[in-house]
This record gives sequence, structure tokens and C-alpha cells, in this order.
Amino acid sequence: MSGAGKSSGRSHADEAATRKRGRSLAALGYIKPQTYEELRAVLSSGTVHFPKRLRQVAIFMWQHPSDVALGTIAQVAAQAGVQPSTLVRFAQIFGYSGFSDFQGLFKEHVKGSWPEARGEPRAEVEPNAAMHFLRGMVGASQASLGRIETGFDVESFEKMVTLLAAAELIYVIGSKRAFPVTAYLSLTLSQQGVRNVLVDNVGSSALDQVGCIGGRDAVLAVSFSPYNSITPDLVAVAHERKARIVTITDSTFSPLIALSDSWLEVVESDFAGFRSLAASLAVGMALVQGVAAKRGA
Amino acid sequence: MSGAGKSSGRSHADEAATRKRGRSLAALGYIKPQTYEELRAVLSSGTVHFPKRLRQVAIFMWQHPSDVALGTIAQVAAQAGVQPSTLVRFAQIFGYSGFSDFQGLFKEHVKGSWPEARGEPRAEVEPNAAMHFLRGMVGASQASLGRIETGFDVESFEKMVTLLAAAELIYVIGSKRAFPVTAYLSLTLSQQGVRNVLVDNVGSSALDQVGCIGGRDAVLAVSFSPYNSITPDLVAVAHERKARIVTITDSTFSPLIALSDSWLEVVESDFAGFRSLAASLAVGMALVQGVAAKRGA
DNA sequence: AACACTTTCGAACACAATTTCCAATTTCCG
DNA sequence: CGGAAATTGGAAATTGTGTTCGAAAGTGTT
Repeated sequence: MSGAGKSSGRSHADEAATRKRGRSLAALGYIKPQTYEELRAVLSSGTVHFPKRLRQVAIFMWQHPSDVALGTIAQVAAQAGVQPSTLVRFAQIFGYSGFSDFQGLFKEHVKGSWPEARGEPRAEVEPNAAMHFLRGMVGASQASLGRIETGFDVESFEKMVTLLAAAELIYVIGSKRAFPVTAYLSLTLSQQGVRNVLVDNVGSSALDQVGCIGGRDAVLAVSFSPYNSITPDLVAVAHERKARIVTITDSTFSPLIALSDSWLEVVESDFAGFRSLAASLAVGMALVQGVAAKRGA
Repeated sequence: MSGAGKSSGRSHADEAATRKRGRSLAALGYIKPQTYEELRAVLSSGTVHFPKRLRQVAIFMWQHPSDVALGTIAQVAAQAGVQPSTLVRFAQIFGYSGFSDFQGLFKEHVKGSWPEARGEPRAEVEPNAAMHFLRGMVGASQASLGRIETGFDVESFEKMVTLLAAAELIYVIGSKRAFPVTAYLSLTLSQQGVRNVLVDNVGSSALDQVGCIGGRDAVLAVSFSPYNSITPDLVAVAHERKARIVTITDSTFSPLIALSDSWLEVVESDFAGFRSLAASLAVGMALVQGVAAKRGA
């Protein structure tokens, strides 16, 4: 049933590709991921360190698998903000002969997890653009929320609670999209009687603020890709000053992870480019509640 | 966001295709299906009687949409047991210039109804205090989101979009719990190229800021109970200065309603006193998208 | 049964896609 | 700070795909 199209000598092409690029992962003892799940596992393992553009590709593929499956190489490259050739290189690093082969992974996955036998449940078609978008946004939020519980790292979470509860003062850091989350975190922490500083960079004083962090303080950082904001810099300073650092981020490629004592991955869906914050807020509230409970006890 | 690749004159190609084959459905009073749902409706209506091979195609497309979306024309043809050219003819009958255009319908559909199918049969999690709260928070968020669509006031929503789109400058006002929402609204508005001022009361300058509001400006206010913050005062000033005022609030008792030209009620659930913001954010994003779309048009 | 018309097939073509290659740039290390 | 290695961008070459077209087979009608 699945398209057998590609036919013949796969292994030949692979060997050739592998031999050519000395730097393929296969040469380093990795084996070519045969399924989408394996690929995800490799990407998230954090054992592979990519340069800038390739990391960009990895993040995009992590977050938009369906776009990778359905688009042409040019479209995917444009959406990921890289050159088509970069995608080919990326595929070859994993031992594939080219992008097309690699894309098959994604196609299989999308096809596999598609409800093939869809009855006739959708009676009403939405005639209204506004409602359609609202539905999409609600759907994205619900998808984000639904993903939280599967594979939630309870251990990391509890370590985060412990570290924050033990801290003398909690610095809450996040910019751009993450700022609404940190604002709410800071507010609820305060309402629970947990003293904290929201590093909002008003007056460009953020660096000076984190310059006051001490070894007994903790940083609660929230950061989403692209990681080009000021947040990593601030957290790096805090790290140098020996503070405990806990992070909520949206992929294992976040530069904050290396600096963090404990971190959680929270992936947010988007609809038409507008990203939900529902999951991050829910996790954040749980953190606040945990810290308040531990402090109170 | 979806690949705009195919570029220019779609309608030209369509007209040409239609004129060429005298027997297109368009000539028979049918219009080209613009969405996958529409196509399904046409196929299932039974009003169209296809010859053998084309019927074969229709049945296959009905039963294997994901294969159509993901395969090449050769693969799809092989799976459906027809010639590639038959697929092209099929597409042209519906008014499309060729198979690629037609396939776009399926791609859109698969992409659109994607990451909901990601739920893996996850084993039940242990009764853990942290997980329990997280569940509660997720539940509250989902409850909030679920309530949006029932009884959503589309008319008010569209009036809000119209007012905001017509405004010279948009002032975004909200404090306490509402502030994270306004922060995200302001950010996304800016990202969409819609100029706006986030009234954040840094330096206690909020009153002075709203003192600058003019009659051609609009205020987007977000306010939740208890209504004891500074927000009502600020909005009152804006109202005196003849600005248009639109409001997102959580009950009909909000003092802002009397001042507003249009308003929406968004009720957020809470869990153990921690309130969700998911619904407000979703509605807010829809507002931003609507305004950006209207401004762009 | 013969005609006119529709439908199907398969090969040739035109086009778009992917891949390769090399120069330019950046990063890393001594 | 300089040189080597790695990484990247972009254009050229190649491969594969979709579309067109004319001939052949099929279908229904007079």
C-alpha cells in the first residue's frame, strides 16, 4: 500500500554517500534512522552538536514535520530559512543519499498516523473566516495541552520545584514570546508569597539585575526558538555567578539546556504562525503551585 | 505560511484548461472545489456520473486521501490502478489546470488536520501530586477553550476587528492577570506590522499615556474580575477622549462594558485558584489575525 | 452493423525539482 | 592574530515529474 516507488539500490547509494562525506554520523558509529521515531530520538538525545544552519534545520523538522512531509525541498528550505542544499547536506549526514530519501521518513510517518477511514462526521463547514481562525487557534492550544502529559518528565519537574523552593530569591527571565509566560509566573509567585524578580529589561537594566544574582538564588528561565533574544546571555551571566538555573524551553536545542540544572521541554503548536502559550502557562502554574506548596510545608 | 510556490496566474491556467476541454464540470454549472471538504461533498453527492476509470480514481481518492497528498502522480496512479494522465484529466474536469494544483487540496487538508493525530496510547501515569496539579491545570485550560465556541458572539468579534483595523493607533491595556494577555497581544500585533502601544504602567505613566489618546485611536482592553485594578480608570479616560473601545472580559458585570463599543465575554476556568489564560489568548490571537488581515486587504 | 463520439493509453516533451560542486565565509585552534 | 578546517550560499548540471497529444479502443445510437 505504501508507495514502493523508489525501487532499487538503496544500499548502494547510501554507501556511496557515506564514503563521500567523511563527516557522516555513520562514520562516527551512528546508524541511519530507519523510522521517524528513531530520528526524533537521535535529534532529542542531544548527543549530536550541529552548526548553526543545520541546527536550524533540526529544530524546524522537529517542530513542523508535516510541512517537511508535504512540501518540496524549495518550500521546506524557505520555511526553515535555509538553502535547499543545506537540507540535502542534513539528510546526507544521517546517511541518506539525498533529501528525497530522507523525506520518505516523514511521509511514512504522516501517512501512518493519518486516520484513513474517516466516516462522515464533519457535517457543518465553517463559512466564517474569523471562526475558522479561532477554531484553529483553539485547536493549536488543545494540541499543545494534550502533548504535555505524554512523556512529561516528572523527575525534572520535581527537581525544578526543589531548586526553586530552596532559592533565596527567584529571578524570572524570558523575552519576546516567553515574556507573557514569565509575567504570569512572576505575578502568581508573588501572590503565593514567593519573592521573585521579573527581569523585564525595562530601562535595559536586565544585565545589571542579573549581575546581582548570588549563589543562593535561582533563575527560572523560559525560552522558545529562535533563541536569538537576550535570554541566553542573561542566563549565562547567572550561571557564571553560580546560581541554580531551571528552564522551560521548546526543544533540546535550546542553548539554555547546557546551563541548566534542570529543564523541561514544552512544545507549543501554532496555527497560521500564531503560537499558543497554553501548555507553557499550564506547566508554569504547576511549578508555582509546587514551589508554594514546598515553601509552605 | 503555506507554500505559495506555484506563483502567479492560477486563474489564467484554469480558464485555459476549462476552455480546452469542453466537458469540464464548470461548463455544466459546477464550480471548482476550493477545499477538500467541498471536494468530498461533490464526490459523495452522487450527482456526477463518471466513466469507469475516473470513477475508479474518485473512489481511490475518497479512500486514501493521505496517499494522494503524499505521493507523486506516478505512485498515486499505480496505487489506483490507472494511468497518470487519467489523474490529470480527473483534475482538469474539476477545473484545475493539472494534478499538482489539485493535489494541493489534499496537502492543505492533511497539513491542516495534523498534529491532533499525535496522541500515542500512553500508559496511565502514577498518582503523583505534581502530575495531579498539572492535570488539573490542563483540564482548566481545556475547559476554558472548550467553552469558547459555544455561544461565541461572532458579531461582536467582527465589530471589534473592524474598529481596531480602522484605528490610527491601538492602545493595549490590561493589568494583573490580564497583563500577560496584553503583552502577547502587543507583541503579535507588532509582528504583524500593526502599530500599537502597550500600556504597562512602567514608571506609573499609564495615565499620562492614555491622556494622549485621540478620537481616531482605539483601545483594546482586557480585564478580569475583581475589577479593582487601574484598568477601568484608564479606559474611562480613553472613553472621555472619544476613542473607540473594545474589551475582552470575563463577566457582564465588568465596569468596562458600559464604556465599550464592542466587547466579548471569555470565561476562564481555574484550578485550585490558579486561573487559565488559554481562552483569552486564543481569542486575542484571533483578534490580532483578524485585524492584520483586514489591514492587509 | 456502421457511424459518431467518448474514453483510455502510452510515449514524447517541457518543466520543475533535486543534487552536485565550488567559491566565499565563518569558526576554531595554535 | 594568522592559518587551517569546517560550514555555508548559490549557480550549474542532472534527474525525475507532470503534462500534452495523437492514435487506438470502447460505447452507445441511428
